[in-house]
Amino acid sequence: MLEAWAAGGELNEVLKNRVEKAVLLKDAGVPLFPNDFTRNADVGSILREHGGSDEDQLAALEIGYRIAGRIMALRSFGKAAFIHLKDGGELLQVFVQKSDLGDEAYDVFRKLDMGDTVGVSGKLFRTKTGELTLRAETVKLITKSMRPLPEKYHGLKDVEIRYRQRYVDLIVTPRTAEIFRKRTIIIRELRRFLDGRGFLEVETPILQAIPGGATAKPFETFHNTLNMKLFMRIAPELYLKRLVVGGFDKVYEIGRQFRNEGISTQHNPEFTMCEFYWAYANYIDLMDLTERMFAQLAQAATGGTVVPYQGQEIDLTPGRWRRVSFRQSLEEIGGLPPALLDDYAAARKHVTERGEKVLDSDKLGKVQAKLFDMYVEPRLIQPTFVYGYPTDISPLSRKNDADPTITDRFELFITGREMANAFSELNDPVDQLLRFQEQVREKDAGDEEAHRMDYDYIRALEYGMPPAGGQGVGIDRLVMLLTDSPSIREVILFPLLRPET
RNA sequence: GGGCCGUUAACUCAGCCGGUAGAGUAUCUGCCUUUUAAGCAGAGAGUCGCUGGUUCGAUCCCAGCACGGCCCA
Repeated sequence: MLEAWAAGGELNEVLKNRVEKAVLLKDAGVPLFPNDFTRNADVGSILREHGGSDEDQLAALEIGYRIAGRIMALRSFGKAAFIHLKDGGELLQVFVQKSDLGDEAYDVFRKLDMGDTVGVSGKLFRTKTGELTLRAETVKLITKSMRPLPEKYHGLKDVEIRYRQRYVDLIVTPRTAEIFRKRTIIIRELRRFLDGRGFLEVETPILQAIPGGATAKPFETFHNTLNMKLFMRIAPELYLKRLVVGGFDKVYEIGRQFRNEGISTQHNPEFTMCEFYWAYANYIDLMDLTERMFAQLAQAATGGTVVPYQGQEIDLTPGRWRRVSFRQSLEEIGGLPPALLDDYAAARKHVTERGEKVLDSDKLGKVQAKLFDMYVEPRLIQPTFVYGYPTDISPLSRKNDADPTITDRFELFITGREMANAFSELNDPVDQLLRFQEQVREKDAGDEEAHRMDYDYIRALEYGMPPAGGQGVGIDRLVMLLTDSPSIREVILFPLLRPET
């Protein structure tokens, strides 16, 4: 099979050479993909144990190490060679000598390529230059690599290849692997944070007959045997609150959401959100909790609560976060005159003249939100809670007791981006029904993102949901912040791309 | 959806005024037993994203398309 592949005219020279070499090895009785090599150490543990050991200490070691890794560098001198093996993201140098291996084994070794995975046994020593190195007694091919790795000095620069062939990116770009390890650390710490406060992690449907809980266009799909149109969820919100009705007072879900919208440095059609609900708490409690949560995650990911982001310093230290009302933010940060904000026609004109689309069904709150997006959001670099959102763009939020035109809701902004959305939950079924009905009217008037009617959710509220605060945190954007990544695609392993041409 | 930019060897990139393409790495051959982007000598490697157009002649100019990036919506 290999021979046939090598003979086929499809391969470029480099690949052909590698395949031919593989054929030679195989014919010489060297298995290309054996699965019988056992390790007794990994590179990370060796570096931790002996990173500081001097030559005498290493010489006194009786241990013969058996390690495995991918050949990332190969400097050959004819009868000796240095290679760097990569294992678990860490590198260890290996020194291979003909006189140690024997002629036959050394000939096999010389046929190995960069990118191959090998198993090596031997003892540790330090080279002339002082580098901790394993002196190979045996070298065994474990996995033959048929494709050459990208150039070692410049690495893989082509972002398209980095995203499409993330496997290569992970091999050759240490920062990429680092970002995704941190992503896991952040999510693990988030679970620890919530679990430690008594929150219960649950899983709710991704396939939903009525996509709800957010203002967004859903993906449609279809269940064949049920002959039923289904949607990919845009938020877990309404299901999580059903669970609050059911008595799960503190509940959360970390999971993928799907929104049928454009792609940008801040949007991927599928993204990860953490939503949590906390009975007998309100949106003020959520602000306090959020400050502690983000600080703990920052600590876990970066070792501090002041994090660098694209040349700026973002201070996530609890107590230093700004809190400003939506209205105040428009006037003071956005510099917009009250006359404009309160005059629907004027505000709408202002917005449309600057290229924003406004539907006839859009109310004043929605137009104000567009003004907010234009003039306020980009300026909110340091963590800022903006609270008191208009009721007509907050159909699931509890109305403010003193001013029913606004809700007990906030959004969190950092680096000019929305990082979280939270509110005291609306638990009055009648109010909720009226809000849904209004949303349906907007949908009928052409707003594709308006919420849909969900009578079962109303029914759940009719049984009585305790007062609760609920919040959604965009995990991808949070990981961007904590890993100093400029694009969401840098923190998603396989971002959505058009098919390769 | 709009604007700008990019696409040349496996990778990173040059390529002037239009005359069918270069470098480094990688690969191959030879030499080389302490290297660190090892070194020295030599060799091979290309559908210049795709399709048209202009031209005696197009990687280069023009148009359309594809994919990607950034910005705007």
